[in-house]
Amino acid sequence: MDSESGPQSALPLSAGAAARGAALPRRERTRLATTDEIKAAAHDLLAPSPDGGDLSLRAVARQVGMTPSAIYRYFESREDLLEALARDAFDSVSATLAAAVEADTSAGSVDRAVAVAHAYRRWCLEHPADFGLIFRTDRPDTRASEAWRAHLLEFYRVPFEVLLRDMAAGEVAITPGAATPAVRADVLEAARLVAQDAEVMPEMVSLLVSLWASVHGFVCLELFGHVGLLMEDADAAFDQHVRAALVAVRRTG
Amino acid sequence: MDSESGPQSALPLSAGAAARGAALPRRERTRLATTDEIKAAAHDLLAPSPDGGDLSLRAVARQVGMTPSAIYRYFESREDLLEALARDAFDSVSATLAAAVEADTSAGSVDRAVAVAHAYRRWCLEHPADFGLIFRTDRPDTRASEAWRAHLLEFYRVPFEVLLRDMAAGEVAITPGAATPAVRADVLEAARLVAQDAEVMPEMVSLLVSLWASVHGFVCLELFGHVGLLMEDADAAFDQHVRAALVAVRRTG
DNA sequence: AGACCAGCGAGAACACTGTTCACAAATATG
DNA sequence: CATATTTGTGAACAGTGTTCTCGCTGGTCT
Repeated sequence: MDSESGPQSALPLSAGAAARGAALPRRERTRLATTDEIKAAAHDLLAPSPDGGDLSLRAVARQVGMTPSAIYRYFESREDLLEALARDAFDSVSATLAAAVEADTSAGSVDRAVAVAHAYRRWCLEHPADFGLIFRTDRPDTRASEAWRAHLLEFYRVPFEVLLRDMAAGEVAITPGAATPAVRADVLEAARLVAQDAEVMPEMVSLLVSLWASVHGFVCLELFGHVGLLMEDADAAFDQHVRAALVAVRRTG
Repeated sequence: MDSESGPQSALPLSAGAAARGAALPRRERTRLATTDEIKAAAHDLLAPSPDGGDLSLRAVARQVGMTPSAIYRYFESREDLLEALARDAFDSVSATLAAAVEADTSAGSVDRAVAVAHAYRRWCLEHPADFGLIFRTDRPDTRASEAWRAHLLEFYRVPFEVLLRDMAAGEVAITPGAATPAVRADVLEAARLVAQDAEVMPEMVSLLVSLWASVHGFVCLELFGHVGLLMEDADAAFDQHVRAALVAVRRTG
């Protein structure tokens, strides 16, 4: 709609250089500004075809009024730019989830968890390009970087905190089954850091992964047309899906 | 390993022109042969970087010893070739699932369903490039084609049949809840065609979508490193995940 | 048999692409 | 002021998808 208007912040969260670089020397301030301008332009051009499969570096250079080679002063390569966009997208969805649990007014724990799930689904449906950046099927090695790891852990913090609250309220009970999949030690450590004084059991992480897999899986199927092909009302189907997944781990009806 | 050896069938299922065109006129036979040769070459070149993001049409032309322009006698465009590969990949995973339920010797319904889920996960982990072709995040409009729809329905036939058998054995019970998400009429019709004389309730399709979303969701998270980052033993985690999802819909322990 | 023609492949060309390099303008620092 | 350092330019290179026109060749028809 406003693709002609000047560049604006690509994503809600990456409000960007303006805020970050308030007290920075002028040199770095302008650098961050144009960096964000490039990212914003790229993000705009990405909308029609997600994944960045055919995002042209020259096109974004044209959009920001620069020479293609000038972009390389800010990003090492086209792939580097795409990764930056992916990180911003990840931050965006993390913030959206955090905002959802913040704005939640429902009493029950199930409703709160359902609200988070709905927020995730809504974000994915409304930002298919960003979703595509996060879940690009090509270049899977990129996802192994240390930076990405940090974004991942930050992302899972929100649903983990929701789970923590529910357990504290006694609304979700862990049945300490014998065959609990092992959880990585560093993750447990990080989780205990988040949980402050509350107890953190490995079963919680395992449960979180299971629940999130169910939520994310439905969203995936929907984004690829599976749900639309089979079901009439995807909204209702999703709601029922996540409620069923949650009921399976609750003890109070 | 054998990227230098001559072109061979890209996927187990698309055994290809040799079988299909046994009784065809020579003209069409050779055409199908080179078509498969092109697809095989493209599939080989795809392995290192999935999704086909940087699959070069000229590279596959080089591999098969043709001029780039000659490829256009067999595929309208690079995208057309990728779609053909995606369809073959979808057929491959469908056949793998069918083979899994065929070879299944377990007695209980849960074990049979778990076997199908494991077969799906194994296929996805072993064929990341094909997975990437099926679940490419770019060009989402492609997935709306009629051809793709047919492949989709064929794919879901296998898990649906497993569900049918389990219900016939009385091992899975549908609780006819009041708020059942609506299922598309044509899908119900197709399902009844598959079910022959057995009764088909919309809840079954809804349940199938839910279960499959859980299975696929875990595989997705794993392929993108989420599971590996959080859990120690992904195999055990997956097994527990799908068993939990199945237990939630069973009545007999 | 010879004429015919659809289909196949080659090769050149066009408009792109990502990336690199040497050089000029602008900016900060001594 | 002089001097580095950063930022941007413009040309260039290799490679891409795609579209032409052109020959050739194998199968079909009379």
